[in-house]
Amino acid sequence: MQPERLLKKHNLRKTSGRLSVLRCFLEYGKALSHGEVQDLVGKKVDRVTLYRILQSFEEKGLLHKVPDDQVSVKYALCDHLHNVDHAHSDNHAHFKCNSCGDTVCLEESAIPNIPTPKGFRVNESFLLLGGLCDQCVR
Amino acid sequence: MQPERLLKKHNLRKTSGRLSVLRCFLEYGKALSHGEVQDLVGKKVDRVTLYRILQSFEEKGLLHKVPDDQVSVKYALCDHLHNVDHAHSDNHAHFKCNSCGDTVCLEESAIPNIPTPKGFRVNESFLLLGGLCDQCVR
DNA sequence: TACTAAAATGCAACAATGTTACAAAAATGA
DNA sequence: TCATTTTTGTAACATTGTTGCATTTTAGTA
Ligand SMILES: [Mn+2]
Ligand SMILES: [Mn+2]
Ligand SMILES: [Zn+2]
Ligand SMILES: [Zn+2]
Repeated sequence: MQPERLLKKHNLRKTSGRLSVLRCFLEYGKALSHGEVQDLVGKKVDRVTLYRILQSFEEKGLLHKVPDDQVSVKYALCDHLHNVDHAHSDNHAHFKCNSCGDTVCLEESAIPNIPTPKGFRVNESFLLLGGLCDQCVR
Repeated sequence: MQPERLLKKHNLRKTSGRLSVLRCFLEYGKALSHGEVQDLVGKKVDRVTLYRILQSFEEKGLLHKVPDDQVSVKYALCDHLHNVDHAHSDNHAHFKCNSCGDTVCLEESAIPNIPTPKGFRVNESFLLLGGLCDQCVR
């Protein structure tokens, strides 16, 4: 689906900055940190604006946060952009290669239910695997 | 076990800073961020030194990192300080309350095996649940 | 106890990440 | 085109984390 239509579909006004950022995710296909997106879009998009673009994309269900074991957060395209249904789940595990730094969604690996102490309510869950990807393993 | 002995047992020289920091974790019983520990120990310990104390504790297996969905990392006492065996696993889930901010170890909830793409090698895994703790749920 | 080598600390300087306030500019729909 | 709302750029600031280096402290030994 084209970037323009994706924005519209998620109630996001079409701006050049948002289009650039969205194209990065569509082309790169992996989770990206703020800094990585910034490197890709260059100075065309202001640093603060980029933070706000990422925020708005997350709020509108276009991106989801990916926990990073280092500092900082990464973002990745939400499932329902690949799949058709809009069941905003994104309840899957992620893998981060500790050598090349790439982070990928393991969309077929749903996060299993984890028992919690009595009285606790779970709203969200993040599962991050660390290791070596097929490129970096030897 | 007393703080002094714990340090010795983990090959860490006994210093006043390390004792203060270790006592924080022993007393508080939950995961703490650098900033939270800093607030607890006050100016007795330099900010940079505190970073290095936490690092050294992690390297020697006294603390383990806990992924935080916000910025920054937290640390928690390693299992084998509660249990007796030294099987440095710490392969358990964590729960962070989005209201009070407390993070606790779910030591009885081991992180299940997650299938990864062919050729990937998994070395570590982090599972963080977010929600409301029994105190904050209503 | 005094000496020594290794480890830990404090401090300064810096880099990266993230937030807020506010005025200017752009997008949308009428 | 006009009016309204949203988005953007800019500056200023806060937090988090790292590195280099001189000084102090620890722990073991003579
Ligand atoms: Mn994902
Ligand atoms: Mn834990
Ligand atoms: Zn890799
Ligand atoms: Zn709570």
